[in-house]
Amino acid sequence: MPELPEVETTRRGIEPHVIGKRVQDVVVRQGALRWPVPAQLPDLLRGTRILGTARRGKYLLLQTPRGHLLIHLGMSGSLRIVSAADPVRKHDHVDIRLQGGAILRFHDPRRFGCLLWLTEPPDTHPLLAELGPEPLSEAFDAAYLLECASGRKAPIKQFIMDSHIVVGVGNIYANEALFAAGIAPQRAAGKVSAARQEALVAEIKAVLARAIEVGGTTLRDFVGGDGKPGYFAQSLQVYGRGGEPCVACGVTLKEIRIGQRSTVFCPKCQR
DNA sequence: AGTGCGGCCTGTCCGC
DNA sequence: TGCGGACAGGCCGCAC
Repeated sequence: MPELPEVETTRRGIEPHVIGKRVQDVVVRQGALRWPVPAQLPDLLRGTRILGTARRGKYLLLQTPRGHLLIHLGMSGSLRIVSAADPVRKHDHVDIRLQGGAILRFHDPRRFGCLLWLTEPPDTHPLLAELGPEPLSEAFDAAYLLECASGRKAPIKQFIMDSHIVVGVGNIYANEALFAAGIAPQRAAGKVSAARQEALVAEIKAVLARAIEVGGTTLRDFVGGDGKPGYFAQSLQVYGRGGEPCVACGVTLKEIRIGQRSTVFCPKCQR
């Protein structure tokens, strides 16, 4: 499940290998992703040069003079640099072959990811235009969250996972940040005190920044490695620990479902 | 406008 | 041991 830190780690991992490179060819083995891979994608990319990479939320962008390739890794996607000698495995859906022999390979067993071609400025594309601020930017602060949350009845956990409010807070980090901020996940967003919202903003930033740092240490794995995500390396306080004791107080962690998502919290530490 | 939920997929795990 | 079924999950897009 690539969350924002893993997407950023992926971006940093592939960038030095793709920047300035010309696309030799594109091979689409399986185009039925969340949305169909544009049939013209090989023609659109062939011969063009990749100018750079960018990330918006969990979306990756490859910039070219002709347009942008928008990539989402969905739940099970990965993007790695391989060589022509690397055998094609099951679920290796798209290869972008670059000048010099390197291949940018998109792998996604569940096919919740996507590759789309944008000719308009990315910020104006429907998938990106309505997104909230980046969690690690200054635009995401306590005053902003407080204003957004005012009067909202949705559970705070669902609220911070809403990409229109803030991007990149997936289920794992929502659980972790709420625990760290001492907020019960089912509490209505509008009923979380200003002080706790401030703590929540700080914890979201902290947990994401820490995971990106950890991801950075696994960057070498992006070339020829297995592409294992770095963020699993970080110890999780609540996620996946339902029924086990709270690391802070020892009370049994509760597991419930909020918005069809598994939610773990400490009934004593989180109010 | 805000909220709730169905659907897309396949690997993994559980119980029989 | 093999097999079917439940489950996991990001996020769009629709219905209310």
